[in-house]
Amino acid sequence: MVRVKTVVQKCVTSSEKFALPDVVWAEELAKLSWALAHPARVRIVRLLLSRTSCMCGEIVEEMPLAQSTVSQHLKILKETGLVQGEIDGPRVCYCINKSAMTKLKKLIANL
Amino acid sequence: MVRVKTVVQKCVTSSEKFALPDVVWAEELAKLSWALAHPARVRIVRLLLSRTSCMCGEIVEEMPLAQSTVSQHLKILKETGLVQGEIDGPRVCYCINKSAMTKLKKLIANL
DNA sequence: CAATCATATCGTATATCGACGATAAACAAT
DNA sequence: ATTGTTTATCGTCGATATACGATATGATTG
Repeated sequence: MVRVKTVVQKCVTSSEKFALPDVVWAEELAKLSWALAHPARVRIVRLLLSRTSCMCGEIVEEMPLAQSTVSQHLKILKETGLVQGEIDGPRVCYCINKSAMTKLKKLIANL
Repeated sequence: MVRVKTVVQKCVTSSEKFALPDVVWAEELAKLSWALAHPARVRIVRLLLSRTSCMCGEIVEEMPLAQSTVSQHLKILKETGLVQGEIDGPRVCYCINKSAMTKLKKLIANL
């Protein structure tokens, strides 16, 4: 089932880069890409990037979607690590996870 | 249904950039991201990037998937424009569409 | 023309997505 | 405690993704 042929990539372009098996690498990028594979999630990410933080309710207001739907998208973004949510009283304050964002950008840039 | 609030973005960072409505922008990135939202497709793209071109059969050999499944992934990559296929006798020679690739990288980098 | 090779498409099964309304859960305030 | 506010979760439904084997298509070769 698992590819035996899989070997460490010789993709040493300059500095650190990835000494990860091709398959793992692909899965990581696929996961992060998938987080952005829906327009609503892209817009949420952009919205969060335009502010330092954002209450969940504000996000819902900006989107032409039901609150429950937005909540689901946020859940996905949290699961992939792109977004963090911090409970603040009865609300939740969402913000971008910068390191995950950086990772995504690197993975794409190094494609 | 469609967001009326949508307005042209003032995202003039340097050169051309996008004078596209937020929604359209999000859809473009979502589409391209979706193309990479599966490990098999990421690996296909990486494989094609590591060579200047690649016969379909070679791709199938590298993947732990049935030929028909690989063909479907290639179809998706073609539809999103990331990959081009050129018929070469009885085979098909696939290669990366550099401009689409550049576009994806820009969209991500400008996130 | 027949046979072969490479690739695409079809048909099908299963799983997951994406949307919604309804409801639950957590907290604040009265 | 009750009420109201905010967010998450549940249940459901239709649509789509993903995988495969079987079959069709298209080109080359004998």
